[in-house]
Amino acid sequence: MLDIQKIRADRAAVEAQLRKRDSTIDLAEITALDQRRTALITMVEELKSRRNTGSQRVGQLKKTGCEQEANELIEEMHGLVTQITALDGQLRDVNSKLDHLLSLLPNLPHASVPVGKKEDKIILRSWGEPSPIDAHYKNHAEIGEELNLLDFKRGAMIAGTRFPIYKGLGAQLEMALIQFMLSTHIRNGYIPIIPPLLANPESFFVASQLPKFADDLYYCETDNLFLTPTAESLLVNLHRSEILRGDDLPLKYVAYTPCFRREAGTYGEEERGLIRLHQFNKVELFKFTTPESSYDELEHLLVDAEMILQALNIHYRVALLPTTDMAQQASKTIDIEIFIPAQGRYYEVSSCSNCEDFQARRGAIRCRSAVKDKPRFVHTLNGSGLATSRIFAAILEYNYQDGKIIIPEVLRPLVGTETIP
RNA sequence: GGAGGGGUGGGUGAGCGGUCUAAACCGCCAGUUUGGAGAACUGGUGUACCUUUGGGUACCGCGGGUUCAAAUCCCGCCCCCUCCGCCA
Repeated sequence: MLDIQKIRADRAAVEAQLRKRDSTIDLAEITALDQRRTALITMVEELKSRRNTGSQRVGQLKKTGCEQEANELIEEMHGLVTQITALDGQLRDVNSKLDHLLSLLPNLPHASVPVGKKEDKIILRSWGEPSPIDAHYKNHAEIGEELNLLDFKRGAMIAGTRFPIYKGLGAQLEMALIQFMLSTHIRNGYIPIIPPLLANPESFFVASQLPKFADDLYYCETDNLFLTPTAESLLVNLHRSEILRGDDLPLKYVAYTPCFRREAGTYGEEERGLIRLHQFNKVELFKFTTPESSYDELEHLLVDAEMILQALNIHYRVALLPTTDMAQQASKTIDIEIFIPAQGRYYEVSSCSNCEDFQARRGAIRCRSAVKDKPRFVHTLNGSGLATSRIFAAILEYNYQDGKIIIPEVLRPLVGTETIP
């Protein structure tokens, strides 16, 4: 949610910033509603002030036994009350329209974010050796089925397409990845959290998944709960409506959760196997920070995520996303991508974002450095650390030799074997 | 799911239709005092919005309603506690 005061103060500047993300954005209606809102508040509060004074008079009169005068005053005040009721109704309408329109706007992009479309992203750096392009890599889905690590057919039977089953050493490898990531992040000072996997609409509103992106979510109508598409949506609500102590910041959390995404729409052949799923596993990093430190913390978050891939010895590159490719709540997003050889392209395994005060404003998450300071909105940051399924795929495709998979060294104690089979 | 009890400011907790500003205690902040600290004493101590200084409005779990007037009465919902039922 943007600060309405900011729009009020310099509408043209805000509009120009937002149009870098979506050229159709127009703040005219919001500005008009905001002015109407202020006018209504001024009027209705004046009337309420008079009503309150009158009500007190009535009380005094009744106490002193002036029944007659009291009744006359009550009679007089009926008109006032009618006006208040009418204006309150209008105010409510204006407020809900204004809130709705505001809730659809994206965050202001950070100055360092390139303006443009998907393909305008900037590759900041890469790590490790890119795979030789001419090599004949077997697709991870084939390898997984051949070695009895993955079962797509039975997954489809039980739930549907894009719900794979991990089996035997496949399940162990997946669990080892999760375990390795969790323990690494915990060692780096992140507090582990096991959150609910379903959450109410308010929570997804704070995350800014709702109202705009409801179609991506699985929904349990009977209970009015949504399945989480990412732990970000859950963790951001951890301190909803709180005023945090400045000394406690940054607060760093890590959570492993399955993630559920409807992925409505069709996807190409190249996204077979584990690349795009309705349910996948992800270790998520989340931070609550002061406004001053959030961009430094974003860099640290990114490094924390990168360390995992370095430990697994997987080549990756880091990309700064352009304005039109970021999630609504993000001010700046940096992706980590790994190369999937059989598909011949890079895929995102982590998306690290600074949402500044966008989510904090929605969730009234504030901080106060000193007792006398006014509360300020915190900045929230999130990043995968990391999503496992594409890494699982990469491990299979890179490390498959002579019918065997060589397990990365750091995972061996957790999987309990050096090779599969 | 059923029955009963309850949700009040940072904490404990009073108030249950009308002394504007929610009592009291604890905590916290400032001052006095002290060599310094503690204790004691004095004063202060929520958030948001509107506003021309001054001030005003709203908020006692959330949302409606009744009334000139609601923390207080009525309706719906959420959450917590106790018991019963079901269940890993």
